[in-house]
Amino acid sequence: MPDGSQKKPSRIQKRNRRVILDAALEVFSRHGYRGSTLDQIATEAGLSKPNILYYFDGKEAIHVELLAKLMSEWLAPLEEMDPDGDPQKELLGYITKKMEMSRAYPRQSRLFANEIIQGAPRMQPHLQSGLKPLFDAKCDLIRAWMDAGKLARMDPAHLILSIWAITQHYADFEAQLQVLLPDPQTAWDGAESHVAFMFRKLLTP
Amino acid sequence: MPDGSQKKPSRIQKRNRRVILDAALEVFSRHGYRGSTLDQIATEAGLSKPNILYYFDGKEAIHVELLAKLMSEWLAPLEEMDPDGDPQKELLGYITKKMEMSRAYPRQSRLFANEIIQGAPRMQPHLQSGLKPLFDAKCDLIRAWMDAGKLARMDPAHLILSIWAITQHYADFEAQLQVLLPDPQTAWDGAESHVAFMFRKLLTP
DNA sequence: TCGTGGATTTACCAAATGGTAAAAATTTTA
DNA sequence: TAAAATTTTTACCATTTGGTAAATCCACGA
Repeated sequence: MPDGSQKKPSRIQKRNRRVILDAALEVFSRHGYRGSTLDQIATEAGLSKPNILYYFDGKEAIHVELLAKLMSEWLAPLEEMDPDGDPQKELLGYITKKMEMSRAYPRQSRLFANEIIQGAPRMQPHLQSGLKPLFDAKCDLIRAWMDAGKLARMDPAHLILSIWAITQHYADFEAQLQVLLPDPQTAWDGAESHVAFMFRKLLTP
Repeated sequence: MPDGSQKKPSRIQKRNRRVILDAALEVFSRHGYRGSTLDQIATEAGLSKPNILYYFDGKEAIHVELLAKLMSEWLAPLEEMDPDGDPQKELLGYITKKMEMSRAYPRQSRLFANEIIQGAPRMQPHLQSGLKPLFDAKCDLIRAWMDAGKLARMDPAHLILSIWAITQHYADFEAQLQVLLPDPQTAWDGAESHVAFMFRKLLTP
């Protein structure tokens, strides 16, 4: 009997929870929390609404679980930035990785954007406890690199925000991109090389 | 009898339509189209729901009117970029203007973001007819400036997209910003000077 | 000041929404 | 294979939602 069950999940449970979360990601990432309905999620998942509520405590529980998963997955590349590596290489590697993630997982990106635009009502604690310390640490690291003359001097916080802004934008504003640059393949390739060029020039002392 | 009335609007009509649009902007910009309700808008406006439907044909009509207004207001600064001016000055002026707008009118920015993230269901025609031609024209202008050696060479389309990405980000992700950079005043000042620095360095040949 | 048309409220609807209880079906286990 | 446990469906329910009809209120010009 799932919901908030402690026992190890059965085969069916694992499959259906995955199917539901995937459907919910699709729906929530498009319409935000309030704009999404359990019926939409149920249809997308190919299950009945009560069946979905058999696996999750409710609409909010699904959303919370998606956000928790999101945080850990999207913070990883930032964590991996190595203090002992070459500063330019580390930062550009991080930027490239983020662009690839935006390209590969635009739904996660939109889910996050929706939550933040809404005022982060269900995520603020996660931001405080998860994102903030890591952000501060990486700001310190970047500042140290700048002090060592390895990077052009600038505000590390706003540097990181710029990176997030641009990578996030290419995922979230896909609909606009498709109007302005009709060929998706060319657009993404152009985006990746432009972003690499841009930050290389910016970071070079 | 308003709704789609042709007659010149009375004093009361003008005031109430303005009040309703302002309330709707507040609500739509937070929750997106589907996540917003007429009751929320009515409460925010200090009017009854039927009274709101006395002034507008329905929920969608309000949203459409907001989007139309948005387009003309936010495209203006791009239009004003002068082909005969100094390229660096024109572009940096545009960037500064966009940052100021993000700071002053974050609700419009979020309204737009919500619509695009959702797939631009009500705005795609506007993008095609309004944004696309202007975007292409300005790409040509920037390319000409680059050909003349006045700006560093890069893909003009992605340059413009970078500008939009960053200015948009500071407006839409305010909730995240407040966690990472607790003092709003310092954050915004830092943002504006960082963005100016960043693009000056990028654009200098 | 009084009538008239514009503005507002009251009282509703039908459909959609998040959620529940219990029966039915199916899978697992003994 | 039969009992036990899990999974799914059926049938609901209360609330919310976008919207309407008609009654009422009120501002303003004759």
